[in-house]
Amino acid sequence: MDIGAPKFRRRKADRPDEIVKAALAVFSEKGFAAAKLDEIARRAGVSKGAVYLYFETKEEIFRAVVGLAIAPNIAAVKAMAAAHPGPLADLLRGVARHIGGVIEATPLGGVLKMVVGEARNFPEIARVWHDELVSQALGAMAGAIAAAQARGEVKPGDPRIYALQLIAPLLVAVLWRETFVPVGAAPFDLPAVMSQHIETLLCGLLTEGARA
Amino acid sequence: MDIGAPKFRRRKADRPDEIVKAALAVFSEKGFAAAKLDEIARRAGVSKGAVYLYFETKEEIFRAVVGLAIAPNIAAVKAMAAAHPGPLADLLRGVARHIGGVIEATPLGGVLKMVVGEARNFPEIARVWHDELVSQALGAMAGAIAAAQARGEVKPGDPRIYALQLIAPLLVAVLWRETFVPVGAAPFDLPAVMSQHIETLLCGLLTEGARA
Amino acid sequence: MDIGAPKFRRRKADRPDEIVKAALAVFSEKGFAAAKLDEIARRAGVSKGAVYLYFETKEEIFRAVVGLAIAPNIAAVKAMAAAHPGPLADLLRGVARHIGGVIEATPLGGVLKMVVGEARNFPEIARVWHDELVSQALGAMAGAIAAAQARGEVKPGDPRIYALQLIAPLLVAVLWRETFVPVGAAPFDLPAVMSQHIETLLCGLLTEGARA
Amino acid sequence: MDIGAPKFRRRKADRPDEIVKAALAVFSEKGFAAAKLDEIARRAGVSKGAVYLYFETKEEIFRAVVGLAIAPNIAAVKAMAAAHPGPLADLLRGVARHIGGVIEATPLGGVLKMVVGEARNFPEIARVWHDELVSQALGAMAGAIAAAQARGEVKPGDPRIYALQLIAPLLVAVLWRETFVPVGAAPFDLPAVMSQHIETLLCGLLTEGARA
DNA sequence: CATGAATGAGCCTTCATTCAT
DNA sequence: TATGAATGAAGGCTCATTCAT
Repeated sequence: MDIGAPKFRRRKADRPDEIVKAALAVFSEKGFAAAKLDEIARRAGVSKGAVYLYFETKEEIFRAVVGLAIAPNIAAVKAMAAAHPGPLADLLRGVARHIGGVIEATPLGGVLKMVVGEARNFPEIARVWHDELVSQALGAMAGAIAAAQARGEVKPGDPRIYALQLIAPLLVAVLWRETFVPVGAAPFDLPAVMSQHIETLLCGLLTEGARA
Repeated sequence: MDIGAPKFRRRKADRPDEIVKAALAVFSEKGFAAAKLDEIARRAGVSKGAVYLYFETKEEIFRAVVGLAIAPNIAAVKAMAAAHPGPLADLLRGVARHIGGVIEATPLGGVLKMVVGEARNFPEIARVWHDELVSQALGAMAGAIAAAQARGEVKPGDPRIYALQLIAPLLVAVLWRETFVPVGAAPFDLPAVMSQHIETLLCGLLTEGARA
Repeated sequence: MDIGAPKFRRRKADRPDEIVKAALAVFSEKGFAAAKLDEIARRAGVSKGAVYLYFETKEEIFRAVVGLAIAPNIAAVKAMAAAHPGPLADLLRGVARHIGGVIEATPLGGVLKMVVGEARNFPEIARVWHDELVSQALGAMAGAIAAAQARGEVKPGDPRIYALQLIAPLLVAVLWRETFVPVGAAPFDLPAVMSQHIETLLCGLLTEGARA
Repeated sequence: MDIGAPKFRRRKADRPDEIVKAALAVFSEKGFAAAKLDEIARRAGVSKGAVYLYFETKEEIFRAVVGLAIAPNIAAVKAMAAAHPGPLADLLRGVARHIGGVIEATPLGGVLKMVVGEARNFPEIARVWHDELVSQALGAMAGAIAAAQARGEVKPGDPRIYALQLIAPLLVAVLWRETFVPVGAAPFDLPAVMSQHIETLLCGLLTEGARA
């Protein structure tokens, strides 16, 4: 019935990436347990058996998917941690723009959903995400805010909570997009959310002296 | 043939509730697909067969769990929607305190995680949550904010985004608790988050005239 | 199409035995790897799933099958080891008759084939069989023969080899039955083999003085 | 464009033999079903695909392995069948020495294990082994023994059982080596077994007149 | 009503076999 | 010829669901 595409494509080097990409989509849609290898293989354009040429188990694919989203972001966090000592407002605007850009352009939103959803089933994954990425980023931002407090730029208050306040709307907007937009909810415009949020928050965050 | 003390048997009318409660815990930990009926039954203190006396399928239990968390909150949302026209600051502080209390005292956090995680597998659930609860609450808050803007109390800006900004840190703090605290992350103190956030945000939200 | 036997039989206590019995037959015919759980279940008269109510894995079933054949024979070996100090000829005739009877009446032949065939795949099983059964039995017989040598009843020679000589024809006859009889070979009559062998061997084994 | 020294490539004519040799080792260790073509190919030093240039299926390899061990032994059996009519003792000693030598020097022991283990899965193989080798050898020996009985050299008794008695210890010693020695059992010295056995057995076998 | 043994469809994983290169 | 990536049927195992008791 089906004249068929060529059966063999012989592209060993490309396969793992294709599979991980397909797996990301399926895991992010279905969650780990409900994701079927058949579907991952089909979306990657290979047979079920081929997946096992590159990954030992379904779990290993999952780890690869989650890990793939960590590595490229660690550098960004480090850069942020070593940020220039200029006025906090500039730093926060820069960070927000960067994070917003990453979340818009990459599948980080889906991965985030996976990490949250499977944290109890794969605690090490949650741990790695926390230790290597989330906690680092939060700590770096809290550190910058604490430094600004020491300079008299920022009002008293828990700097870690300030950091949380700063990124929370972005994360929620992403989860909103993943969760409710597909069933008809009005989407949030991420850049608009971020800029309105930053300006509002800064206004309440900065001391009068710092509002140059 | 008196066999002694009467066995203490919970009334059958309580069973469905106990099952739903147990199911909530298991679904919230494992997600829908990875949750096992064996475990739900065990935690509810009944046999696996008994579960099927009250629910037709695993999916129905899931719907009951999610639905159970919606009903009691709808009233609160309606009350909020009909809120008194006093100064916005008072309203927001009240709302925040209420939501914070609910999230601390009820398993709403776990249900939220479930809804987010299973939205693609159960779109109608996401739809119900959105239409009956989340969107209502967001709309009510946005309405109150828009009204305050009309009164000149609040600066210009998208009121729906303002509403998002307002509740986002709370939601993220809850997901943080569910996701990263079990693997060793420092928890956030929810009341502290909420009060610091409200005060910071109000400061940037209100016009100078409204900061009496 | 099928009016069908009753689906549920509710005989928890009987099941493991029935399954092990069916598994013995299938493993002994096919070997471990070629045996299919479907067939074991079918022959046991249960569904595939039911097997897993009583055994964790296929391997565990295999171990149960092999183990089942060890236990009841250990006692016999111990009895032999503590044998009466009468003339060796009587002892050997008794032992031979006993072993012959066991091999005729029990599936020991099939288990033996399994142990030999899977020794490399399941070394612990081979080890248990050796340590607990085969080596004990051989040692006990060798001991009895050595004692008889000390009494001047038996000619010089390695008593362990004498023991091997004694039982070998029986074992080979059993393997013959399992291997070649099903494809048309003439069977050996086990009792005849054993009695002719014992008499022949004793004649060459005993010293002239002992041939009363 | 001289790339240097010529690659040392085994001639293609040798390949089938190398594959069969590797297959013999793997089949003998694992049994037919548990043997993997990957491993056979690797041990033969060829790719998995190359195996299929010489053999159609795994089964065909198996048949080749088993067949290979038959052919060279058939001649020996024929020679034995046509044996000189000298004293039986000499003949038996010669036969035993010959068989012992073959079993020590060739992998016949492993093949024997395979034939026994897979007889039910491959009845034709068992049949061929029986018809062409085992039954012939046994018949030849039984014939020689019957002739000796006719000459008054050997006591009455079933000559086929006498033949079985004669070779059984050797076979069992081989299976012992394959099965229990790898898990720590004390090995049997095959020549010692054979010579002690022959002398013991002859003593009980021969009539007084023949014990010159 | 309640139990839990039993069922069987479904999924992950393996591996003999194929075929483009 | 030779390779080894790719295939897909098959098998071990799980678990939602059923039903005799």
